[in-house]
Amino acid sequence: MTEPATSDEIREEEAATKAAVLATAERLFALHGFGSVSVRDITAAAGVNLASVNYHFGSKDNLLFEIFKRRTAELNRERARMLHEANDRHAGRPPVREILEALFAPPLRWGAPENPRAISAQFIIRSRSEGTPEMREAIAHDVSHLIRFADALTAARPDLAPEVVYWRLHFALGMVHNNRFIEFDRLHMLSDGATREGDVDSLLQRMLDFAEAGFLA
Amino acid sequence: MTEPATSDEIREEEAATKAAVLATAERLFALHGFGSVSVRDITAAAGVNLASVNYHFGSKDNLLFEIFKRRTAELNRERARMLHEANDRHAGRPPVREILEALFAPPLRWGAPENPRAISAQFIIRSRSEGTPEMREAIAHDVSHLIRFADALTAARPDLAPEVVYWRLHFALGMVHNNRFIEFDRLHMLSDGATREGDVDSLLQRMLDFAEAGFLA
DNA sequence: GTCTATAGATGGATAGAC
DNA sequence: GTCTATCCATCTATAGAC
Repeated sequence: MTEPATSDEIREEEAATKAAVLATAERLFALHGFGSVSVRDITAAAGVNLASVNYHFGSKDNLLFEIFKRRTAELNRERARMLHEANDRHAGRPPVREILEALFAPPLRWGAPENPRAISAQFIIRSRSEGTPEMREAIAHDVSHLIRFADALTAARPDLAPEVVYWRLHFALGMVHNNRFIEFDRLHMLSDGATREGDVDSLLQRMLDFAEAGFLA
Repeated sequence: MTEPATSDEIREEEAATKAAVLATAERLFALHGFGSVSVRDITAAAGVNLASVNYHFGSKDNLLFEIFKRRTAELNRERARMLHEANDRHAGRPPVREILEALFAPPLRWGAPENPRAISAQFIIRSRSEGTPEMREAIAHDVSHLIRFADALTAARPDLAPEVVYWRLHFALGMVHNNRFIEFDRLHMLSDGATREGDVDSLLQRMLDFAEAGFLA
């Protein structure tokens, strides 16, 4: 690029560099894992300077954490919005299935192959196991977005002991976290292709059938 | 150590070194992750020579794969034995709950805090997300141990379409794979301690309640 | 702000003496 | 077989010129 003349152009170029790093890093991390992708890989693929990661983000770990915070915030906003809509539809007492749908649908729709968000979905899933200590701390301790779901489920099943609801929410989340490429590959290998549909909505319904029944047990 | 005199003593010492490396590597990998643990960390903690890993296993990745093969083989043997016993109890047509118990119980019991196998359980769980390409290939393609479970479940629910059974098996496995320290921590944080029981058998029953209902939907 | 060059640290693997 | 010393690749982070 040629040298920018005005300060507005500098700001634009700076923002463009930062955005390119963010997008490229997210993609490479999602595809190849955090440990396997170096700062050099990112800057080379993004066509920016090697030093720009440290300049804009301080460190590789900070860059990771930055992407993580953005994506989880977006995902949890979508979930909260869907839960809110379910509340509106049912005078503040939605049934189990609609609560679970608000929990399942956003990450599932993100993960759909044709969705550009699929990269972000894989990034978030990887964060759960490959994240930096800072990210793991955030995952383990920041449960604010889950409180509303736990409360809604408790209200929908007042006959269940609270800890039963918490455990079942944990099981339901396990179902979501298992939606990784490698697990799908294994499932398709096991079923000899019978599970190769790729239709996100029918997968969502299958998951809801299973989890809703689990909650009504 | 003093120099061994006879060839028997050499064999013993060699076996002892190899075993020490295996045990120490498994423990460190399980606790800190594959990428964070170096060959130097392992040999230092095991009190053996730096070169012994390459001498006995060829490479770090090979050492990882060796541990992985041993542990998954052991785990799947336990699962197969429990499924076999369930078959015997029910003339070859065990109910869903007992099939799922054979799938859930071994990894759950391994993971119990007081069980020395807890290290191995964490190692296996880490393998699913942090493994080498070789390990991922094995996980995705070696489904032989799951075929019997899929067949048993299909026989127990002949009214369900086969692909439905496969998907639900996938969901049930997701529940198992979610049993990681970080997820438990998060659950305990969310429930404000209400889920802190540590009783493996009651957790097993909770999981079976949920998954059995999911299969009967 | 960008970029080159390089510091500084770490890790996997191996040669060669014993 | 064991062990020390070392090679060599790789990575993050930064100093300093522009």
